[in-house]
Amino acid sequence: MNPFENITPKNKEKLMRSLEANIHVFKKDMAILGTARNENLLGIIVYGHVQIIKTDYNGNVTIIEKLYDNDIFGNMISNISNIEYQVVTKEETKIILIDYDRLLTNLRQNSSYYQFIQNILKIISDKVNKQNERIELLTEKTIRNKLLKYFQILNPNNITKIIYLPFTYTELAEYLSVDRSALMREIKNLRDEGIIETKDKKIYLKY
Amino acid sequence: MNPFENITPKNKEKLMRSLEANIHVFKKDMAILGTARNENLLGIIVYGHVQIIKTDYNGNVTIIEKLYDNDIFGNMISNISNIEYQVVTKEETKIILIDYDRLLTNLRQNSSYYQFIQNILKIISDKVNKQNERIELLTEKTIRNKLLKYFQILNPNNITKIIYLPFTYTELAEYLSVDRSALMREIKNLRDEGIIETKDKKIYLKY
DNA sequence: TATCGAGTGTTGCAATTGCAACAATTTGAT
DNA sequence: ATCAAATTGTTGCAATTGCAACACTCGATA
Repeated sequence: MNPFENITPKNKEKLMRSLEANIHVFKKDMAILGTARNENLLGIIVYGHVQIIKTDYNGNVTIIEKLYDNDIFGNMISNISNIEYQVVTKEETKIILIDYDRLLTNLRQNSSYYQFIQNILKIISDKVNKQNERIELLTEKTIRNKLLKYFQILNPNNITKIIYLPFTYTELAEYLSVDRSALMREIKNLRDEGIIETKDKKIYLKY
Repeated sequence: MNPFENITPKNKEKLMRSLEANIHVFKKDMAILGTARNENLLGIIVYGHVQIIKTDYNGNVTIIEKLYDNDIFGNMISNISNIEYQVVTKEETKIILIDYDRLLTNLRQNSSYYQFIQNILKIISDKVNKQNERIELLTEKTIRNKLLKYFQILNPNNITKIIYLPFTYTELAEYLSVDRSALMREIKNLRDEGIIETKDKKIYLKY
């Protein structure tokens, strides 16, 4: 969802000015939020791709999140409460940076202001939902159960019998945190047992 | 964190009146948000214990979240975007219910209003962080790695060598989504290899 | 058109895990 | 102080999974 949903371009300009937003285009492999850590910033990705990464004291790097167009991040909003976290661009990325305190104590509100706050809240709550979904999958104990639950999530009320994977199988394995070859094997098992049929990224549920 | 942090009791009263908040005490095993689904509600738990559960079309029940004092939930805020979700009290629970649209279009703001919105945002972003933490653990492939990462999270910069488990081992196994006996076995292995020592819920890191 | 990289598909094997079952210990309520 | 319930601790065994290695397909691009 676009953080400026239901806000006209003109009002968006006005809003950005009143919030003293900074707009930057970062080249690939730049660290953002690296310096001004005492500021609380809200970042909005206009276009591009950034990763939130974490480096522990041993130097091991973990990718916490991958963010794309319209995603938001920031000390208060997402996962950068901590100095160990870094925000790094993985391609040219345009970012809007807003001082968080200013956002919440903006005195000269116009109607766009409420819409904006509402949008931000909506985006974060969507994120919570997405995360809950993934946790649901990750807590399943077998690859088979992960897959079946994943199909269920893509097809909540068992309405259609066809599922279009929004991932490559490689990405799906990463998302479910299982070995890719083990994932392929389990898909094969489901196919052999007549539980599903597959054609490229289409999956036909036979149950 | 308390959603009314930095708001005086008096201002809290005023705020609640201006937001037309409903305050209820629910008995154990009551379903909240079960009826008025077209309303977007924000719920704040004053005291008690509720679970967000999901029932699929087969009747299987999954516990999505367990919420306690000061936790918030709601259609927009957390995970109840969907009819399949239910909010059920597991003991006597006092809840504040606020109409979400009213919250975001509150025209007669006082200073508490901003503080309140800010607190809500803070609480949700803390939730996002907590979830990211758990996802980090769940994506580890072995029980050993889950444990070591968990110790790292409890002891971010390897400052102290003593960790106090905030869980029982049974709860920890559930949190990491592994079999309890397998967890105990792995802790024993770590102990046998001299990597940790344990005494009740204290764990001494020997590395 | 040739080549490269990414993704798909498959398999053997060893390691890890879940499950079941049980005993021992601790905790909390009366 | 006593009893029931919850938690901890342990083990054998079977099932599942990760890992490594390899072949194959497809699309982009030099």
